[in-house]
Amino acid sequence: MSPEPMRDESAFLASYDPRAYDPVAVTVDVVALTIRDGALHVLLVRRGGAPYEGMWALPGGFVHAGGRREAEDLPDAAVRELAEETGLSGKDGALGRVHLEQLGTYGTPGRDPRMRVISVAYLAFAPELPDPEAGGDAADAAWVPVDALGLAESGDQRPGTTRRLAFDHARILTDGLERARDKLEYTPLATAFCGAEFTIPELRAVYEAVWGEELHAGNFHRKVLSVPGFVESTGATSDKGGRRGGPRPRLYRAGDARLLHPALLRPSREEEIR
Amino acid sequence: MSPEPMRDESAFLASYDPRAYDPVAVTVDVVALTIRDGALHVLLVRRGGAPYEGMWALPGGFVHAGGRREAEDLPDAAVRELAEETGLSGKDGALGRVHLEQLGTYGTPGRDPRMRVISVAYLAFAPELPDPEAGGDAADAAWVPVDALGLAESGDQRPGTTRRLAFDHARILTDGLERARDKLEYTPLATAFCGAEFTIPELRAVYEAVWGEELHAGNFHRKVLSVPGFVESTGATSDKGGRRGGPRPRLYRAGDARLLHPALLRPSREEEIR
DNA sequence: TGAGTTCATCTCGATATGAGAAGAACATAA
DNA sequence: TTATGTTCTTCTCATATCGAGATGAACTCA
Repeated sequence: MSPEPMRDESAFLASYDPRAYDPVAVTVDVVALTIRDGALHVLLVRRGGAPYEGMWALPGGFVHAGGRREAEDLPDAAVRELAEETGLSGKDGALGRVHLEQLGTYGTPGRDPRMRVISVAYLAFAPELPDPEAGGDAADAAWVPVDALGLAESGDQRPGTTRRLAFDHARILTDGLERARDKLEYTPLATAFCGAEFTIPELRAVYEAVWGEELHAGNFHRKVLSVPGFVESTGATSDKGGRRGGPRPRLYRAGDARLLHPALLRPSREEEIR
Repeated sequence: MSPEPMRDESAFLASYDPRAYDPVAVTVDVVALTIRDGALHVLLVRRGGAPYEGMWALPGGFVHAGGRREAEDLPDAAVRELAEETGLSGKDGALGRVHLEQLGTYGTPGRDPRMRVISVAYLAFAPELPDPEAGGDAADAAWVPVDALGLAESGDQRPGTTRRLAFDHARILTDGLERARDKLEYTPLATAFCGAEFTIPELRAVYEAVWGEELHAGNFHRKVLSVPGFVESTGATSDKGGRRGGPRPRLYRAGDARLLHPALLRPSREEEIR
């Protein structure tokens, strides 16, 4: 059950006093990922005010809970914050084709020095998007290569990293990356990083960027085509060859599968098993 | 980032006024699963007050946010609610061996008729536990067979189901069951439903209860023993044969693997793929 | 004692995987 | 234009895994 039970609903509403409750704030934070120049990038904003002023953080902010403003659902808040703080337009615009899913909720006491804050984190997969423009409370906004953030497996950032992340956002980002790596194995979400039409080598580049390791081109090709519903051929062929030569690859679009069966397991997970 | 930035932290704290913020409540709800008599059961409590008085619901309640009471972390709140509302003792007692993980957060406006409530759901896997005793706000508490709740894939309950769940708890439970089914494929968490020592047929019964289908005993046996770190032999043998005959099965305990590789894929997922 | 059940292991064909090879198509530099 | 190197795509082949069925021994219950 949810809040404490009352003898009668109208009695509760009449006696309602927000000060009687522990003050809590609910926010959304978004881990937005994309591929740029063959490398995995995350969308970050630079904080325009205290605390952590000047540091980089995940885009996010308050959920409109319904007091003064109209109540909004959590995924709507995630899209709104993404749009507000980056200048990217919402569902109908550049953010129309992004995949959005809930990542997890972070509420450890003290994670925000001001008050008790419960943050619902969302994970977004986007095809290559334009550079963001700072808006809302952000002093700056940019796509940042994930490798440049020096993230350790523990969720901490390694010493010497220039861009330190505010709050516990390094942990949230680490969790988001792990989720993304897993999702690529069992779901066709790698196609969410590509345009409407893409080639198998492009798709392979997505896997290599997210997993951080090179794949066997021949086996990858065979595998992608053998999994039912992963991709479907457009019949067309790319009008250019590879960047450094090679024949013109064929074009595909995302299929109707929601799960990859069998899965595309990544190599060298031996270390992670125990 | 989290709450709206302030120019200065002390200025913020001085000007702090809870009424200036949208009133939000944060709760935890727990989907606690176990196996009883070969069937998957979920822990439910009967509501002692409005709204949804008399209906069944997931155990849960307010997170102590830090106003009047000491601030508690979200997983601690989940364990506390589980203990309070069921009479089961906490980390050191009957709840000591349960696996607990975050399931997701539910915050759609209107999901609680009283006010805006954000509920962080947790998923618990437990070995066979004693019958719960109602406590806290609960009028009753019981392990209920999941099949008796008439859950559809949509998260709704089928008409004619006697035990209707309060709030959106049918959806939360449906999501929890789906998570449990997935987790059994890639992780050794099925052992969390067993005692410290168990037999391969017992483990198979867990998979059959959660997945709702019978497995090939021979292949299952081969598979469990071939996955590194899933189970390790105790050298001992059960002192009784099967319920309806058969030789005494050998005893095993959980191994040190965190991931099953290769995974134990469940049959007949064809329908779910698209 | 006999009938039926279950554990544990094995066999066999079908399928999936990793590693490598090869030919054709293309970009780039000489 | 030619030469060189890269890449796409399709093979091959040995190995590993999987589903389905069969078998014999061990056990419970009537």
